[in-house]
Amino acid sequence: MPPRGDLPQSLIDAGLALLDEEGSEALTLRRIAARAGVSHAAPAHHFNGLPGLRIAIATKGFRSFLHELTAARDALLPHADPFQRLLAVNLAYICFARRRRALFLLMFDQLPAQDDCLRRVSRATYMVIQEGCTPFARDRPAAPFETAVWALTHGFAALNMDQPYPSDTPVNLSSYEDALRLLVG
Amino acid sequence: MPPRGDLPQSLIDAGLALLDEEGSEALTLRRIAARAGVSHAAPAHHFNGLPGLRIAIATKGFRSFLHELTAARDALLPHADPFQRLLAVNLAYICFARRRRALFLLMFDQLPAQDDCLRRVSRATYMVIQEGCTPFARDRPAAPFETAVWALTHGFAALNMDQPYPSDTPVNLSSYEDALRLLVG
DNA sequence: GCAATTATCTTTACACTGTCAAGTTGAGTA
DNA sequence: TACTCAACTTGACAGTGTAAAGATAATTGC
Repeated sequence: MPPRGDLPQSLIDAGLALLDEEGSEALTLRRIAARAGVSHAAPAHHFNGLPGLRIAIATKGFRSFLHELTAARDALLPHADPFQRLLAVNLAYICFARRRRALFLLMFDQLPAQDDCLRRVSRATYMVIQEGCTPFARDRPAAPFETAVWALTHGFAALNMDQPYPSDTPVNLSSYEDALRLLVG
Repeated sequence: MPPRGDLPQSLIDAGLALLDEEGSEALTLRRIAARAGVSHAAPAHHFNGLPGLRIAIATKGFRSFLHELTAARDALLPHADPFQRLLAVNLAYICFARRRRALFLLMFDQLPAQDDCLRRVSRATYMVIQEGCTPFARDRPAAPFETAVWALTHGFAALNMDQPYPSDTPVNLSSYEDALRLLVG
């Protein structure tokens, strides 16, 4: 039973759980409310309907995403190889997409939404990737290079999602490593 | 009024039109049926419910997609630069995603579906990209390289979709060209 | 040619969805 | 004590997908 006094958080957590356990089909306002132990109309007093709740769930999802990326980066020694550092962050990106498929899709579906919290945390997430790219921006302009690394990573994340998780035959992420190595030069 | 005798095609076309005109929210079984001029229960006799109709729409979407990729490739002279050929195909990929956002998302959402037609046409689409990659597979193994090119392109396509189309400030696709050039070496 | 069958589509009904309006409850306040 | 107000419930409504049953026309079997 969720603690009284923080229904918004309980609703967001219920949505995240439904998303992880049953997929995006189950992300229904009424099911979220039922899981949080309140009536189906209760969410309306804290969020702007289902769209607002979806944005809030995506925002918390991005917070977890950001946390996992930084954790993967910080798990390395402070003076680790810059390539290993960038690779660690991006593999965390790809693994997150595989492990939490429905949430990942929701996050990037809600990304264009005009919401300050969502924009801030998604921007912070991008800066982690950006930061990992800086050691490789030599004479070339930084932004297009960062975009290329992000696109490569996001493409791997999006296209690998077709395979079930956990897969008996683990995805061949060495091909991602090879591609990233080509990109950084 | 759609021609009598080919309701399945009419339903698929109605779905594609709804998708292009009003987005994925409008892709409702009842709205599709209404647009095709039949009752809301008519589609059930030709498709396996809304899921089946979505698969059929995605399949026809992939056919258009495939057609645009091959058209972009064949618009070049027969002995054009292999890089220009690969670039033309992949730019068509990215432009399709921008021009038909909702359909593109539906297509890759339905990609894991177990449907022979869908699998065949999506496989044919991938082979166009694959074919464009072969001139650059020198000593390295082909499959990981093709995957990398596909991921880079798909990532650009997916992440550029946030911008409205047509945009007053056209997307900077020269950064994609630069990234692709790095990848092919 | 005629009856039986089958495919196609409509009508009806049901459970479920999001949203809105009105009502209930309970804590804080003048 | 009476008022206020936020949090939440209840009930209603239009819309959704699906399934069952009925109508209708084309096809088939003889």
